[in-house]
Amino acid sequence: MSGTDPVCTETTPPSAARGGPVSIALARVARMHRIAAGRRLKELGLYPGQEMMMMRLWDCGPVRQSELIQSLGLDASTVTKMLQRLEQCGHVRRGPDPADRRAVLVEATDEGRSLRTGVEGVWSDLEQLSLQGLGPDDRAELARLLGLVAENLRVEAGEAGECPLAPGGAAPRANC
Amino acid sequence: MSGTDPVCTETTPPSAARGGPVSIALARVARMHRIAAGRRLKELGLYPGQEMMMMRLWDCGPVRQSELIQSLGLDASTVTKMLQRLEQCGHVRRGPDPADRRAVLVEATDEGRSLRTGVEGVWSDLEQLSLQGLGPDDRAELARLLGLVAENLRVEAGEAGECPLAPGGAAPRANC
DNA sequence: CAGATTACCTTGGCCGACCAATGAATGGGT
DNA sequence: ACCCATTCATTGGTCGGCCAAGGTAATCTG
Repeated sequence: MSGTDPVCTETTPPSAARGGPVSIALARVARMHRIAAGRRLKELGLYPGQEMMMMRLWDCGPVRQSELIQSLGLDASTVTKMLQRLEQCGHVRRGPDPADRRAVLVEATDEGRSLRTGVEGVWSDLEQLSLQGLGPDDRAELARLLGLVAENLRVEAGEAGECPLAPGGAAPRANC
Repeated sequence: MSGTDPVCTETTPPSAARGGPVSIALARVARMHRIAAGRRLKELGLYPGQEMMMMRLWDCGPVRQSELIQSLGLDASTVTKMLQRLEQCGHVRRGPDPADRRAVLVEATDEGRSLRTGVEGVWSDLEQLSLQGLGPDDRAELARLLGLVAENLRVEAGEAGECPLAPGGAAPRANC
C-alpha cells in the first residue's frame, strides 16, 4: 500500500466515526429518505417540503400564516415564498383575515385537496419501503427511540408542532 | 367546540399519521438534528453541509472532484459551487490533475484542516445530546435499526459512500 | 389619547440541493 | 486515424431553507 495514493486508502480513520456514528447514520438515512420522497413527489408536481405544508392545510382548514410558521417550525420568509408558489400553482388560496388586517388566511383549494391521497400514498409507500423486513416490535422500538431523540433535541431546536421557537441568536456567520 | 373555528381543532385526523408515523418522525428528528448542527457549525464559520465535504477531505487527502461527488452522493454542480466557496474561504485548495487534464484535484489547506477538531467536536456533542438518557443497548439498537432502514432505502436512493448513483430519470417536474 | 412596543408578513440576499445544458478532454470502435 | 460515446467539470436556473431589514397593523403603556 502506497502512502501517497490520492485515493482513500480504506484504512484511513474515518473522521465521521470519530464524532457520532448514530448522528451520521441518522443524517444519511434522512437524506436517502428525502431523496426517495422527492422522486415520488415529483410525479405529483410537488417539490420536497411542500407536502408538509399541504398536510397542515388539509388538516386545519383556513389557517393564519403565522400558525403555519409555528406549526411547521419554518422561517416566516420560507413560508411566504412557498405559499406564493403554491398559490400560483392553484394548490392554495390566500386571503385577508377580517379579524386582523395584517394577517393572511391560507386555505387549500379543491385542486390542492385533490393531492391528498397521492401525498399520503407517497408517505405510506415510503414507510413500507423503509421498514421492510422489520417486525412490529422493531418498528415500535424505532418509533420509541426516535421519539426519545426528538425529545432530547426539542429543547434547543424548538419543536415543529406546538412549541414556539426559542429565540436563539448567536454568533455572526462568516462571510464565506 | 365550534366547527367553523379557523384553528386546528385537535380532534382533526392528522394527515401525517395516515402516511407513515415512523417516516414522519424520522424527518422531524433529522430536521431538528440539522438545525442543531447548523447552529454549532455557524460558530465555526461553516454552513451546514460543508462539514461533510471537509470530513471527506480530511480523510482522503488530494481527491478528484468526481470522487467527492460519488462519495458524498451529491450533484456535481453542488460540489462545484461548494468547493468554490470553500476555496474562497481558504479552507480548500484546488489544482489540475496531471493525469487527467479535465479533472480537478481537491485538498484541504492547513486552515481547513484546523477545523477538524471543531467539527468532530460538534458532531460528538450532538451525538451525546441526541442520545441523552439512552443506555448502550438502546443506542446499539437505534444504530442497528437505522442501518436496516438505510439498507432498505439504499436500493433506490443510491448510497453515499461507495455505490454510484442509479440513473433514475423520471417524470418532468411541474412548472409551478 | 399619543407613543412605544410587539406581532404579522414581505423583500432581498445567501447557501445547499436538484436538473438541464454546455464545453473540454479522454477513450473506445471501426 | 478518425469519429463518437463517455467522463469531468462548469454555468444557469429553480426551490427549500435561513438571516436581516423593512413596512404595516394591532396592542400595550404612560
